[in-house]
Amino acid sequence: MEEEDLIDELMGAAEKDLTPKQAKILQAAVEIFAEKGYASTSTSEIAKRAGVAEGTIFRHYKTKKELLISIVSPIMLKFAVPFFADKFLNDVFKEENTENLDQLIKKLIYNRYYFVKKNIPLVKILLQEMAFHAELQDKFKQMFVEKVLPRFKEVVEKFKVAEQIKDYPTETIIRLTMTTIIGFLVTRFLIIPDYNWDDEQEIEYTIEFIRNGLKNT
Amino acid sequence: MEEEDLIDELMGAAEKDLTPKQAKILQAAVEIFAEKGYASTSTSEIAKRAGVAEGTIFRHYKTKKELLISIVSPIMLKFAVPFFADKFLNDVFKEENTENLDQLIKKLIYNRYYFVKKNIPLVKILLQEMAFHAELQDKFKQMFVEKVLPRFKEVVEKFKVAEQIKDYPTETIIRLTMTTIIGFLVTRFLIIPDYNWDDEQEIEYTIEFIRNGLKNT
DNA sequence: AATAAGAGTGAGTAATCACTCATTTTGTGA
DNA sequence: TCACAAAATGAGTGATTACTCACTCTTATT
Repeated sequence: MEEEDLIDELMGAAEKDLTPKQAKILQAAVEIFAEKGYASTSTSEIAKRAGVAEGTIFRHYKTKKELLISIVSPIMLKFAVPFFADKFLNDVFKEENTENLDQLIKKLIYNRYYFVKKNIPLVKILLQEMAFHAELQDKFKQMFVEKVLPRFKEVVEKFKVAEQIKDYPTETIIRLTMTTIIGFLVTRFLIIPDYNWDDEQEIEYTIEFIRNGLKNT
Repeated sequence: MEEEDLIDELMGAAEKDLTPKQAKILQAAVEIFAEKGYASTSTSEIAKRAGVAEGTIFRHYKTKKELLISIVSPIMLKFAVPFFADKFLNDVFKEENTENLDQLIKKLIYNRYYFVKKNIPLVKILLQEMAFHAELQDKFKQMFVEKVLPRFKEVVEKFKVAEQIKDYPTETIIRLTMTTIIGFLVTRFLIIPDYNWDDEQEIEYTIEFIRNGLKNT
């Protein structure tokens, strides 16, 4: 519950002073983009669902693409935040504590679990549209390489030195860990969200799977 | 090398008697769909790249969507095939051999590795468009539940009974295994294809990760 | 109450969309 | 060589697209 809701934040008149109509536009755009994709969403449809004239959209956003970017960009920042803002994670990084690998993975999973759970439509848009918009790819790559990867490498190497995990290449360990976590979240929230999930149990299994998969023997 | 190239097969005048122009259309459509997505691809652009009049497309495919389906459908079949056609996999299923878990995973990974490697554009289209076309989702779900899942369950339970792997729920084991393999392939071929991959080595690590992650202790 | 500025409007625009169809071209068997 | 059917054509269709702009409305300050 530490993270705020992105949609709220995206529209909150507190941060940037959005007019009520502008907020409605963002809300409608997020909904429809997630439903049918950016390319097959028309500005007239967004206007209709937002209860706004079509011209109002273009008063606030020069192009349809600018509207997309203004929706997707904040997500990417939020995606990076926990890696340099979360208290616990920073503790693990800073302290010479190499005992709580389980705790770290657990924290990481739950962290991302709540993030995705609260922002399913936005995550959906991010995943879908990254494939086709080079600018989004570049933005994401830059953020990942600068903010996320270095921190990740730090921890992994610490645990490697402490001989808690296997001596795989650091990149490989990161890849295996991330795909397992992301794989769970994508399966849980995007592919089979209607399955009767026992989330706590499933996360427990996933943590064990990662820990044993990487455990030094 | 046991699998044929899907694009070739899709267009091969051998199987279905496609006109040369029709083959060109399919080829062009696959290229552009993969590049910019189905929704932002115009039939005029397909016709232009195929060196064909726009009307020719609609002689062979009633609608643009029918063209998409005729491209995506064969892939889904091919995706299911190895689970009931591959010799080795069937051997593992039938024999009372519960020793070669490693071999099974290895076979599975390499199998899917070559499949994706040969059909990157098609896989890209499949992943991208499934999100927005319910018919494709249904087709895929049906195929998966009927052809893939039962076989998968068989093996997992066999290995569980033989106490080779942990007593997690069968669905959980399948999920963890598949997301790890798919995660590798997506990372390898779609997200960071330009990375200097040592495929054999990386696959070796991935196999170990899965085996240790599931190993009964 | 007057004024100014930004917010909101919606009819209008040229471009592009998927798709049609009357006509021409091509390949094939007699 | 002819005839015929299938293949291919491309100008033409109405609908829809993202976006513009001259105008009106709202709100806050004086």
